Amino acid sequence: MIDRELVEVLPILQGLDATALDRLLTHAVQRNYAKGAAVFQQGEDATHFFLLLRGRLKVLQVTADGQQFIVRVVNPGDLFGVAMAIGRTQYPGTPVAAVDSIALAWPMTMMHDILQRSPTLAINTMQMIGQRLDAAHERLREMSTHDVEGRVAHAVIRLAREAGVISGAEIRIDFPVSRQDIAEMTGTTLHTVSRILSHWETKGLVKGGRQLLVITDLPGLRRLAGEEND
Amino acid sequence: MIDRELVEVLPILQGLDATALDRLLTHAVQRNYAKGAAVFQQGEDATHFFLLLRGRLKVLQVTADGQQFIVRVVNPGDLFGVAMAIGRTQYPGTPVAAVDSIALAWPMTMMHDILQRSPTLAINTMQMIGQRLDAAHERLREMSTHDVEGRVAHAVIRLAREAGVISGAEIRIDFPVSRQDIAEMTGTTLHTVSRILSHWETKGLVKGGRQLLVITDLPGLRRLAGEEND
DNA sequence: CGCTTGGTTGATGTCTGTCAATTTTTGTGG
DNA sequence: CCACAAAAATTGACAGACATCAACCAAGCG
Repeated sequence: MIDRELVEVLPILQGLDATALDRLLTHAVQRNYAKGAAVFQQGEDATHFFLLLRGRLKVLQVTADGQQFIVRVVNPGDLFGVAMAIGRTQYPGTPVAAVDSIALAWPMTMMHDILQRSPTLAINTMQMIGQRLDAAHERLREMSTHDVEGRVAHAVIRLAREAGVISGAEIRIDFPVSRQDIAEMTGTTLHTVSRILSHWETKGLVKGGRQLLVITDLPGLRRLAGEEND
Repeated sequence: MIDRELVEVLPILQGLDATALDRLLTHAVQRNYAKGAAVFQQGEDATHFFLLLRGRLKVLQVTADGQQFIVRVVNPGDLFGVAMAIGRTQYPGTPVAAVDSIALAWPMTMMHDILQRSPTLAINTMQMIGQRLDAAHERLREMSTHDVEGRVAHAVIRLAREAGVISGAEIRIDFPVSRQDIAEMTGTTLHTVSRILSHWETKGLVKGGRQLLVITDLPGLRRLAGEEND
């Protein structure tokens, strides 16, 4: 059975009445994904949409010539695989479990009905997509105007905000992140990322390790990213 | 009075019944924008949302340190300024008329009601935002994996698709596009764009001119962009 | 305890941003 | 209608950031 308390607090489902929530949950199927497993493959027919309950996913896209890049990180509470919401019948990317993960799945055929019946849910979903659009534009602006170091700084700050666990003065990224991963988020190579992080470590901004990233001076990073706010 | 025939064919309004369309149109105000005029300013409170009827807009964003970049081009039939759809109260960018343009405007307060009352319209709007998200991801992937020449090729191909007028074997971009504009779409400088276009001209791929761009060999460009499809 | 995966660091080449000078086009006011 | 100014584009020289190539080290894991 699905943990109702866990689900009903999610922002995406706010404004939904009890019966509608019940109907939604009775149709959900819970699925587990071991670290490294793909929930579905880019290009597959979009048969289901998902809600991440626990864990962390990296959404990858592969270009025609085989290059890979990371579209975004899926955090607990996030919807993913909502191909219909962008008017597609195939999944645009491949979500891979960065740690053991648990998700709820619904048949995509339900999505249209759900949205038709609940304008509130439709608006929530729209705004969620809109926020992703905003984030994508922010990244585009960065890639247009900042050098690699600035982009890596932004990527690390984003990771800290989305998946950071505070312990004392430090913030640890809560899932395994390799240099390669950061490179694929910022459009550079793992070599350059490694050099930058090494340099930062000598300046006391971050601490590194194998698939480990700890921020020790967030304000310093922000200054380096070129934006005092954020 | 607003030209009803012009509006009712728009994809974004499909599935809307006649009375709903009427109610919508009675609340719309038509506005004209001379070439170079801004419809609104980035950061302003989002009081209205818009539908472009005629003309062409460039949506600009300015970074904290004053650098500019072009988020997208608004074509006739496109909604813009739908800040509410992304859960914002301020406009994220500045739309500037590239040519004399005409738009319909509605008060933003109407948006929530409209979407609440018409699930179809809510879904349409959601899918429109979703398509923009898809396009943004495509651009991100490009900026991560392609060199400048490839990105410029993609940008030109997109312009041809969105705003291209076919005359014989040639495709002319239907509004003034400067080298600077293309640079701001692809995250490079006008100098590099100029060099690339000059080079392409010698290869017979495009023809240039002051704020003018004509594609003479689209298949050749596609090959150069690295994707046979698209 | 070896193998695999991830990380570090150096050497080198090149793409492309920066600086600079010049030309071409357009628009405007006398 | 011409002259002049402003805007856009072109092209060259140069430097620097970063990708590529390469070698080596560290840490999990079976």
